[in-house]
Amino acid sequence: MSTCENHKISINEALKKAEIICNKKGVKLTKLRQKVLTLILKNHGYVKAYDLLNDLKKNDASAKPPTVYRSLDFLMEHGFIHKIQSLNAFVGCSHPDEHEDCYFLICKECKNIEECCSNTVKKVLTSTSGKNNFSPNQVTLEITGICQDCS
Amino acid sequence: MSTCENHKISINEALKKAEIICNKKGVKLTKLRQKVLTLILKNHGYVKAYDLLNDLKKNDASAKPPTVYRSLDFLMEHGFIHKIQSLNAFVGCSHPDEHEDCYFLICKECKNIEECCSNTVKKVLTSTSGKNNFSPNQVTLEITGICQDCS
DNA sequence: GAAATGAATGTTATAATATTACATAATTGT
DNA sequence: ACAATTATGTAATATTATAACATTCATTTC
Repeated sequence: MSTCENHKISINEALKKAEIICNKKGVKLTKLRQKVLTLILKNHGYVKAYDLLNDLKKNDASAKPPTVYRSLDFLMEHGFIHKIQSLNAFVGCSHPDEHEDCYFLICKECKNIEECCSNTVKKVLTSTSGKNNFSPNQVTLEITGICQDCS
Repeated sequence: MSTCENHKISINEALKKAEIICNKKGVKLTKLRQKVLTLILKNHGYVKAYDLLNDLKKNDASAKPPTVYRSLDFLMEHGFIHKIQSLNAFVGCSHPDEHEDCYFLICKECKNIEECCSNTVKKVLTSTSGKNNFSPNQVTLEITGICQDCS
């Protein structure tokens, strides 16, 4: 995370990926949605809805809460971003094409959020909730702590 | 959950437990905090802060948001209740004396929330985040789905 | 190409969730 | 009794999110 070069590339890649996925699904990644996604990806950590709104307003004074929340809904629905429930914030998804039950490592120092996937975690969760005869549908797993760089 | 008899008893037990824990810790379970805890425990599912506020207002018209949020903070701090991040809601804790990393099974049908603890889950989470050299501090694990009774 | 349709966005208003800051009261320790 | 601490009262406001309706834009159908 020392340089932004890689990050910039990955934004473009992420946008391209999103475009392709949208085409496949027959939905539209409009200018607005692209803009919101870009703003989220630009941030290394997480983004709050009203910060996005303020960013949008810089280019379009008419932006209002529904402007941003609708885009967020769309981007979440198609897996391009995730909502961090414990922060009321949003992060870009690092792998929107295969978003299974992921979890998040949230560093309270640098505010960076790492998205992780683990079959082990997934298996344990399904088996444990299975024991309770519970049919899981959606998993929110957010781990707050200190990341490697900050420790 | 068909009868409330057990539930009533467990409210009293929970209050007693809380009282004992507070005494041990040298903190006070005031009338207000008791009241809030009771209101939360009375509900089989989860409770929203402003519903609590409305309940409080029935007995004390002067109740205001800080009235309830302060009590919620206290009750959370000492493990008598938990916040469900994905719902912005609160549930009573079934075992405040040994509240380790627990997780929640949230039924979207009956709105009931079961609090579970599992060493397996805990171990997996610490080991997985350990692999990322991440020092976990607080875990939010909420699983939404359909419970046994509703399936 | 014009009309019809549905999707996306604009706009206004407001709901729902939560905190800050300062004042007062109650409790505890000395 | 006094000071110090803790808890509560009170007013104002910040933050997060949605509902409802109008308008615009893109796509399909004729």
